[in-house]
Amino acid sequence: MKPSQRAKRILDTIREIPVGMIASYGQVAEISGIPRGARQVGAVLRQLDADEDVPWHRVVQASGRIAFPPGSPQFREQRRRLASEGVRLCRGRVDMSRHAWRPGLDELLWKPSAQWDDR
DNA sequence: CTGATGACTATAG
DNA sequence: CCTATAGCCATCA
Repeated sequence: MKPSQRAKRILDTIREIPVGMIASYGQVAEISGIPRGARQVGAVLRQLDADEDVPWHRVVQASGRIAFPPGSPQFREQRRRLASEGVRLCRGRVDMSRHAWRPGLDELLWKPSAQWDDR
């Protein structure tokens, strides 16, 4: 598989993260079919053009921390973008229990609602 | 080819 | 919470 193709998969995965939801680098990697590829996700985002339409700010470390050094311009930028979607940092970490993205959860929640249709 | 690097992660003390 | 360590793996000099 070509690297460019892999990068595309990673970006596509990130584009699937809903507003207000968060995913870890490792999680994005796995969903993209790249086990143990957390660093590769970071590598792709590092090279990401500033104007690309990708919600890169919704990707944080598995610990819920922002990967940038606290106080750095990039840290502040990510924190700002997250805040604008209602995601804020508590004690330097994202409240994962509330914002962790669970792929397929929408499906799981909406599918059962089909039962309500024929009622 | 080789070695350094890094927007990572898990584990141990 | 913090540091140290060890895996990890594409990318780059």
